[in-house]
Amino acid sequence: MQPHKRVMGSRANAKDEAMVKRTSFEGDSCPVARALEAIGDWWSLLIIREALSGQRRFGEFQSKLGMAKNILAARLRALVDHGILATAPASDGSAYQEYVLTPKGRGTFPILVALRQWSEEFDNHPEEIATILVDRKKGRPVRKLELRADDGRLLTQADTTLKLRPAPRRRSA
Amino acid sequence: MQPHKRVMGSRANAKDEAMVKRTSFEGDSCPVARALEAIGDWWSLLIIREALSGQRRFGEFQSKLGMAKNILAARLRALVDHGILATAPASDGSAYQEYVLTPKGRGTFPILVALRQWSEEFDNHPEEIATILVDRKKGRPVRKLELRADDGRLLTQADTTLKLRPAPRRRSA
DNA sequence: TTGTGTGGTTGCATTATAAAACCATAGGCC
DNA sequence: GGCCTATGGTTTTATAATGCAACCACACAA
Repeated sequence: MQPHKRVMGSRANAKDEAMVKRTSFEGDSCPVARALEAIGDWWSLLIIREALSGQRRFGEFQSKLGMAKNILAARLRALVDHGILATAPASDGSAYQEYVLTPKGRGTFPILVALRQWSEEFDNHPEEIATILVDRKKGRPVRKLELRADDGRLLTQADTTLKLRPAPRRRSA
Repeated sequence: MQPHKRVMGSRANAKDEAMVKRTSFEGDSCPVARALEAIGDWWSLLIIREALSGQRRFGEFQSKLGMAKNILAARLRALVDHGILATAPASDGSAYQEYVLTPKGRGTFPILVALRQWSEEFDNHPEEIATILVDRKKGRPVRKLELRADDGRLLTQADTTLKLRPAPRRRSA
């Protein structure tokens, strides 16, 4: 008989609501956390990346990314729920469905660019990176993303601060 | 005698090398995947975010983020291994250690800005976002991140393409 | 009607994450 | 020094997520 050292919940019978659950950032007030809630897992951004490069079919994502079909299905569902992808009834005639990016989905483009440029600049083996993002018209590499002030000055992290958002000021109703 | 808790490996005899493991993007040639390999999990970017806003101590991260100490420890170790954080021997006199951002760590700033701006633009409840990123000098909100061509033209996703990186052209030895 | 490809779901093993208990030092206090 | 507490973790245990393979449903073709 072990000294069952741990009383645990002691909630021997009740509802058993000690759910551990992978903490959600849904109600968090930090916009970074809120973004990660939607696309902060291992696969979502890669799916979006494929979608941005033109893939739309389940099988296309699956073969390009080499991921398990069940997680792909789960991720696609989550992305649709988050309004990042939408299901379109067809496109090539066949009665299958497709997954296309919504404006919200296409809006992730700067995130992907930022990730790419971070790898290009700091990766330990940048020579293993196969692709370059180029301006379509000239074919030349793009510049680094620029953060500018209202008046156009180029900003670094040190030039910025976080400020509390002013209260929404509700009308007295 | 404990019921030897878990068969675990059970590597009874043969190969048993069917390890499932959470697929790694380490060797992937896509820079986005390579970035996600380092900071693509649930907590790393939030830890980096706290570090960028000045936190350095284990307890500070733990209390600000409200995460379990064991995962915080694991994440900090991983971030140090990836060269994003470094441990500094002290700073306030006490013999404890601190975690400070390396240049590679500070280089993630555009990623965080991109995530923030994506939330600001597309979140379903943007009124719940508490903070605004402002220019420190003027106190006014910053502009959206800008992607520009070599010659300064502002680019959208549709104006860009991926090109294969030219071979490194090794000298004949 | 059988076959095949696409687009999934289900079952099971393994891994990661979470929460809480535990532990090892460091520093302060007497 | 001996005791206390705070800090900074590690260990233990439980639950959720992931990965793989097998299975299944339907569309379409022969």
